[in-house]
Amino acid sequence: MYAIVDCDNCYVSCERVFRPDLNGKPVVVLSNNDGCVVARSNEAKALGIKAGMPYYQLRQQFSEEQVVAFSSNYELYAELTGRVMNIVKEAAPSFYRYSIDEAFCDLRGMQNHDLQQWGLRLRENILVQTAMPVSIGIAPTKTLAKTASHFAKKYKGYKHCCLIDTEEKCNKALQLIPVDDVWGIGRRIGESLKARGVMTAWDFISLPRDRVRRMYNVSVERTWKELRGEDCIPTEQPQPKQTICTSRSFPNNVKEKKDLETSVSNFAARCASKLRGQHSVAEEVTVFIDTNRFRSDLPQYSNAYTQKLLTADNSTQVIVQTALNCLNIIFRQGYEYKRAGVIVGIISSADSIQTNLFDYDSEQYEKRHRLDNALDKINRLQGSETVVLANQQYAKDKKTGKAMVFTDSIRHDLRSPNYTTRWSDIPKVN
DNA sequence: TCTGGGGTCCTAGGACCC
DNA sequence: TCTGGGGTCCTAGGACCC
Repeated sequence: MYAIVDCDNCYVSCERVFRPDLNGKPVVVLSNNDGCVVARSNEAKALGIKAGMPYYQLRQQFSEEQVVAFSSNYELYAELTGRVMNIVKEAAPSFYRYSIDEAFCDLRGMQNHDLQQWGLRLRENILVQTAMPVSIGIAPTKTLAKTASHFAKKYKGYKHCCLIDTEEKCNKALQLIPVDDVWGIGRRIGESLKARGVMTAWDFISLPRDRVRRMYNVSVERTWKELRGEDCIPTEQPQPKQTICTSRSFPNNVKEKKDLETSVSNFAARCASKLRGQHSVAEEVTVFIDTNRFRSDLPQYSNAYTQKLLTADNSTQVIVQTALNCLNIIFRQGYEYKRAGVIVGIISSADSIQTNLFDYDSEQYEKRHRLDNALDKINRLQGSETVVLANQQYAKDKKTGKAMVFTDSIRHDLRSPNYTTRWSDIPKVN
């Protein structure tokens, strides 16, 4: 059996941990730059607020209906979900973190346990120790466990823990869940199935297997098998990433090449740092830039360029320099840019670098490596972006006169304090 | 005026090989 | 008038996930 443990409305719940006055009230969390709604409390969902809706279109409604909005605060969410995950890890024989707010547990060896009780106790423990509400689905396959968690969230009677352990319960669940709510069936295939009259998961598994395979692909076929109780999605231990991307939308349109260079330098430096974080090197660097696709009144341009490195690398200097070369090739004057990003690819372990016959200078390589290590250490101990390359800094902040760094350049007017990680953030209480 | 940021896997088609 | 048959590798695009 597998269990999926999933934080309810994760980001909203994180905000509520330190704002219990907001329990029972409509709350949303916004994307970077306070752009779109990315998380909603149940009360916000009930008001018809959809995920992905732009904030500026909702302002009026929010003030009328007293919806509380937060800018996203990933430092806080990472910290709180980490605490939840530690408790899950202790409670299960084997544990695999699937995303920021979800973990799968393999319950092999717990045949003699009352799994319903196990789940209810785990939820209670997490709630008491972290104030984070979770839902738990338990079933013979991961897809069925996801289905169970759908019911655990939806119906109060389950008390946030739903166990599917008999054929009867399974059939009932499959008959009740709409096919496009099944894990692995997205919008496109959901629409296509519904157009064929396949409305529920039960309808879906009633289709012949080879027909599913022919109409779609092996992934959809695997979902079909999983829903019929065949365990076929392997539990992967987290692998090093094959591509690493850092990209942002800008709060305002960017026209000047110099400003774009600053941003791209920051994205590239982030990518290099993420590479070092997973002990990897990359062989290629891609830069992309886009104008604002919503502004049909402005000329549109988007482009990307990929440059290969002669020797795989993870040094900030090398990745930044390569990214700036790429930007130089695709940049066109006269457009208003809204988004840019850097992707590093062809990733391998930093332990076994294939050196290059022509340009490889081991002394320089070592020097850069030592410098990066030193910077990483300072930034780890003193806070990220304590020391950066000169060309990573934005112009001075008009109010404070201080040079702005990457994290300052994103709008987050409604950000909550980093209660758990920065003392200076915590509001004074009388 | 204001619309997010990451990832993975699969497949079809083209280029190339003999 | 007639013009083969088998592979592999790479890439772009589309689907999915959170």
